[in-house]
Amino acid sequence: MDSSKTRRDVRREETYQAIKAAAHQQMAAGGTAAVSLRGIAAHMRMSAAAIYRYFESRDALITALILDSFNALGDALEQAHHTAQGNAVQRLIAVLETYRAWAVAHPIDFQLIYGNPIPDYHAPPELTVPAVIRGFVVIIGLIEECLHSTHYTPRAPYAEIPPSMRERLEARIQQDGYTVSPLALYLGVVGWSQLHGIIMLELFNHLQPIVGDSAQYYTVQMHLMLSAFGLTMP
Amino acid sequence: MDSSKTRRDVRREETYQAIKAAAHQQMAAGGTAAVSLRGIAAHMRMSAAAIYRYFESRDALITALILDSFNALGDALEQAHHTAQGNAVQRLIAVLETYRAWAVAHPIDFQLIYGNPIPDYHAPPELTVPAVIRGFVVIIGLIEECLHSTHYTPRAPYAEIPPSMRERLEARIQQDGYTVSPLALYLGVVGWSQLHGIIMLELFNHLQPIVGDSAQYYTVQMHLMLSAFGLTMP
DNA sequence: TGTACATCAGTGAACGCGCGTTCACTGATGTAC
DNA sequence: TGTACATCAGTGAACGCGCGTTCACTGATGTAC
Repeated sequence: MDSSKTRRDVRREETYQAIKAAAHQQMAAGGTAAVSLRGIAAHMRMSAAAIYRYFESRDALITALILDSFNALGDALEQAHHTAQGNAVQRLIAVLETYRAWAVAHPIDFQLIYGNPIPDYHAPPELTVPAVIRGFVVIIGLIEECLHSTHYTPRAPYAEIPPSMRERLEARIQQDGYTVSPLALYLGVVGWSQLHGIIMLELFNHLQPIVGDSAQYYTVQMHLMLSAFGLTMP
Repeated sequence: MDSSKTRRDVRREETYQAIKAAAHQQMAAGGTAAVSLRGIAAHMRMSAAAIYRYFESRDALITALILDSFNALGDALEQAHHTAQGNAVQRLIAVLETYRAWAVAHPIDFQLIYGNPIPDYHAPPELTVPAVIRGFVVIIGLIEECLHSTHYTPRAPYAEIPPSMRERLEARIQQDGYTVSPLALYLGVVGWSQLHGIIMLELFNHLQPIVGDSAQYYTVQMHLMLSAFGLTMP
């Protein structure tokens, strides 16, 4: 009944984390596809077989890394949400800045979430599909808040949802049990897809040759987008 | 002095293309990282060593595939440009639709251009950097044309370049010798990064669960964007 | 047109390598009395 | 606190595999006279 950890438990947890850290390091060096159990084992000065005490297989390791990434992004956004000061729009801006900052600071994790799938690895879909949503929920929640604030004045063409999409979005909200309006979800998707493009191009260095300071470019475009949505900038 | 091809030359060219096709097939099956000379050889019922008659190394093969992808995208955009009917705005729309259509029809090629780098492969940078630009030039050329047409009425906030970016863009134009105005380049980058996000999310199936028909979503968002730029829709 | 020679596409074996995974094992840590 | 036993982290060898690349070779195709 004692919840105290034995030395063994502590060490086990340490090793478990160390394996993931080593795997992450491999990815940082050679891309998300470059995970190898033998490589990790060598780096940790243990036998490759030992890793099977911690992960059932290479796939299980990768799944754990992907889930960690999802959670880290979710955590970062939620923390930004709670830390942010000011009115709803200012807080939304803070969270969206965090989104990019996190992607740039953790390119490997961002790729695990949004990049090419890893060859020969197939994620259990029941785990990752809801995980994509988690960070997203923070953002659309904040957008919803903005829409109810005094800083929102509906502005064409983003004052309403394109008719072709309305039904689908409403269904999605019902199905997933979001507590947001369809318009907030719509603006969330629009914003997400716009900003995603900037981040992806930045991550692979396609944007910098043209715009130079991509952080600034992101900030400027984000502000333009939000004011197009009808949100008054502070 | 005869420019006629011998049987040997013809067969060589066929085999050269067949190797690339087989490599492409491998990528389609297992992602861009899944190219293996032995695998290709097996698929072609030849020995792995024979491939070295055609490519100096695995890296050289991949470089050829990447260049092919760049050229294919460039060709597709240029052909769309020449085929398109109507005024400048209509033609720009046609080209931008082609951009997405090509990406969706050739996801592997699109990933070779814009996706994760391939592990252990390093592209010779002098080849790929200008190649990214080629397709882009078609688009900014058309935007320039739009700006000079009667279908353009400057519209805030896209009527002018954010001051922080102006200098950089002008330098870029000078340096690369583009024959477009800084504003066209700016709108090109903005449009590119926005649409890129949609395409990337669609390619990895992140968008469809929310918006359903992603082709339609793309079309709608593209039209909204262009009219925000001040271009009159037909 | 026929012959001698040069070219070169393709072969098959070999190299050294790293991979994921399994298995019977050892020895340190933890538990029950 | 001390002892007997159970747990389990980690080992080391082995499995069968596929990889990129090299090398000396064969034999078909092309060229020059």
